[in-house]
Amino acid sequence: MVRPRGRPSLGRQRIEIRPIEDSERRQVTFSKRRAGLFKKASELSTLCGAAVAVVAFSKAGNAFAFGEPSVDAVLRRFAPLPGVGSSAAPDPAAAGDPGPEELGALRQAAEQTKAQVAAEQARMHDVAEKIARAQAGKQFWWEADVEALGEAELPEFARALERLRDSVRRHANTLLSATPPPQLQLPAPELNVWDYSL
Amino acid sequence: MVRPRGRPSLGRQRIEIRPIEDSERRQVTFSKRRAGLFKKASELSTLCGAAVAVVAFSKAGNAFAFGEPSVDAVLRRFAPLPGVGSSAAPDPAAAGDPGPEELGALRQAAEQTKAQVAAEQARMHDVAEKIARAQAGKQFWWEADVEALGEAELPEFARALERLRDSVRRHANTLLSATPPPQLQLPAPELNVWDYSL
DNA sequence: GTGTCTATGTATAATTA
DNA sequence: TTAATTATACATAGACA
Repeated sequence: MVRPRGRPSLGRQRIEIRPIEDSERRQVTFSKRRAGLFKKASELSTLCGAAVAVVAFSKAGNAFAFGEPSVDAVLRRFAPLPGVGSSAAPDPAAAGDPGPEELGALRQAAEQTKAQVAAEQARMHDVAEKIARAQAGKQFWWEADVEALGEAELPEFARALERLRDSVRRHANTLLSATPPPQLQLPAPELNVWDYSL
Repeated sequence: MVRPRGRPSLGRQRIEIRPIEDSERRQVTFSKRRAGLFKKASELSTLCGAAVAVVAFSKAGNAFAFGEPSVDAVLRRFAPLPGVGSSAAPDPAAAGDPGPEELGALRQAAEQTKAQVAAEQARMHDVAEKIARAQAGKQFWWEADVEALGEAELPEFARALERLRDSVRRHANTLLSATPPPQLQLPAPELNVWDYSL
């Protein structure tokens, strides 16, 4: 069929939510949608009196942020938590896929972790029921009501958590190796919207 | 059945972007728009390969967060910026000696703790599904297959464990010693999950 | 990289189950 | 209270400047 001439545009077309290959189209989409996202965040804040922060890094590594009342104000509420917002930590995030040569070590580490978890599980078995009861009604285990636990199971619970945490940390250490170079420009604070891109 | 003629609804109505007074309507709006915001953030990330983090505190103080690949991963990249993270808060009283305002400070610390706990839960929500998947079929959370967790959620998993452990310890201390609560000691990040130089 | 335009896909305000 | 419905307001893909 021949489209009648005179139609200036097909209008908005439906697209699938999947990685856009074409870098030009991706860049335009990022720009538009980032603006839309910030607007939504702003409206949410205004309408509901909420404190909202949005941080976005484009694939090229340029950073953009929006915050109400300010990015810092919101992020600082997160910052006191261990490891977040600390400028001392390296940036292991966004690491690519592990190389094939790393798979061996990775698998081994995973095995070890698995064994540790299994051992942990065995140790935990006798307090399982009580802990499960403390967790009753909660959707996720970390919402468990610690106060419902008696003094008998608490120490073991704490020790178990510590061991598991260490296991996880070791596993994480093994998984992460490469450290991609972060690239950031300095702020040009106009409003609450910051653009750290070139 | 036959739908009685007449419009069942007026459909979406236009609203001004200004603070919603009615708390009920505000809560509903916050809920819906937060979901929409997170979805938009997710789509931006997927479409454009961008790293995105969104943090929102409702007026009531409840915290919600979304992050791809994870909230922490994104915020850590943002941390090196001046004023965000670490101790960038204005602290003029640090040099002087604390007076009776200590009470106020304590109260504030308690507030902060509350916010931190809320924030922690919010952050865990966005990895909840992944962890739940790793836990699939297992009766208890500590049976989770750590191997199945990716690098993005491992740190959060580890930190959740750490937090829970600390909670347990505090509670244990309270239980075991009938003495008045020790100082509200907030951060004690002895070991940092993000320290991969182990 | 941003702004404009059109036509259309999507988010959501109000309502109801 | 969390979920559907409906009709409409708004966001945005594509093309161009």
